Amino acid sequence: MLVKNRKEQIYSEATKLFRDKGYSATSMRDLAQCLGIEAASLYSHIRSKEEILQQICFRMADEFFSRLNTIDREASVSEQLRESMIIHVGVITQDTAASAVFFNEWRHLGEESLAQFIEMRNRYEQHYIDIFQIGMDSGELKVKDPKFAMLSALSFLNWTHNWFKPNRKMNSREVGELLAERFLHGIVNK
Amino acid sequence: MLVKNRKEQIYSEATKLFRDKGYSATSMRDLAQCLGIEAASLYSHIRSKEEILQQICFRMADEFFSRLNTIDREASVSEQLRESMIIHVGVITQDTAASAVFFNEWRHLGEESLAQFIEMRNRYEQHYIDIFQIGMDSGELKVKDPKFAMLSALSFLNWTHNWFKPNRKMNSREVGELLAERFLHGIVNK
DNA sequence: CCTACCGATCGGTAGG
DNA sequence: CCTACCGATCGGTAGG
Repeated sequence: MLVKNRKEQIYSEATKLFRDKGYSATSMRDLAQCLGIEAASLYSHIRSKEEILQQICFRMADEFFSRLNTIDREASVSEQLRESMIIHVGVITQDTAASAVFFNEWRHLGEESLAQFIEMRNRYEQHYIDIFQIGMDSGELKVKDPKFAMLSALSFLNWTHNWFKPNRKMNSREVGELLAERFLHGIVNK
Repeated sequence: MLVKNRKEQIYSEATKLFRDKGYSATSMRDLAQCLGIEAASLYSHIRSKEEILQQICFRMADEFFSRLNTIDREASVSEQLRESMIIHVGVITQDTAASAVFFNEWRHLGEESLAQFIEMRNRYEQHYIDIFQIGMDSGELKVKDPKFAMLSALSFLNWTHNWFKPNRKMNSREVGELLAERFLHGIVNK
């Protein structure tokens, strides 16, 4: 493990604090104390509290996006869905603290960043809507409303950061495969 | 619709503010302004900011619990699961704003309330764990880890408050039935 | 329900 | 990275 520079240390500690206490309830003095320095000293490394939140949120957004390109566009729609879900879980499990901040604290972004964030989220959600639209048209998937299907799929995955612990019984890919399989084929034996 | 008394008006406006801005970022002056009074005047109706959060969270918790008793204990395990999920969605859709606060802001409860809240949540989750345990033992459900199954089920339902709007295409029971059916039998046609 | 006000804390800056 | 400090705002109280 490389030694993090101060800026990365700040982001890392802030991520944990924002997850545990929320963005608004975390003060710059809390953060400084975690690092053993004075609050004022933080400002030689970062410009503002909000800049930290921006970094956390947009790094996560970039992760979610960049992995989408690895999906095989030739595969069946249910296989594309399965792989999308596994990838999505993979991003979450890679950094559950940053994921928690990403999902819970994005609304505290400033006006400009907030608009950009929502625009990115819409584009990401469209990836799923497209898959469900194709699956609905071909009859491969039981879908009436592609947007509703997208929301149910993502909500199914977006709780993962709350309980996933690495080095447990399941690794990240196994969790993703299990969740995707359950979403595709249900929980009832037949 | 009955006219709410001032106390209920305060809870109602606070619920919307806590949902939109979060508990910590909502000031008593914000809340007072919504009601057209001074911040100090709030304290003739309520004792503290935290008391408001407690009311919102524990009212929701009580709703979730009281509905559990309506479930038919003689039904098959998958039918008990289906009905539990429909009921759960029903509680969420009945007040999506209070649900959002319940799910996102409970961690800002004080030490004592927080412990009580977590204890209640654990008991509620146990209801689902029991169902999945029985379904696993009988082979009726594809479950390896009842706790993991419980988490996947609740996470599937607990996003509902973010998008459900009453008087739309689907009513509350239809949404619950659709989600339960998808969780039980999956999205892939066979 | 109001005016007046409390001590504490907030994010952030100046200057070294 | 520190000391010293800023104006703004916080939850809440006293007294009417």
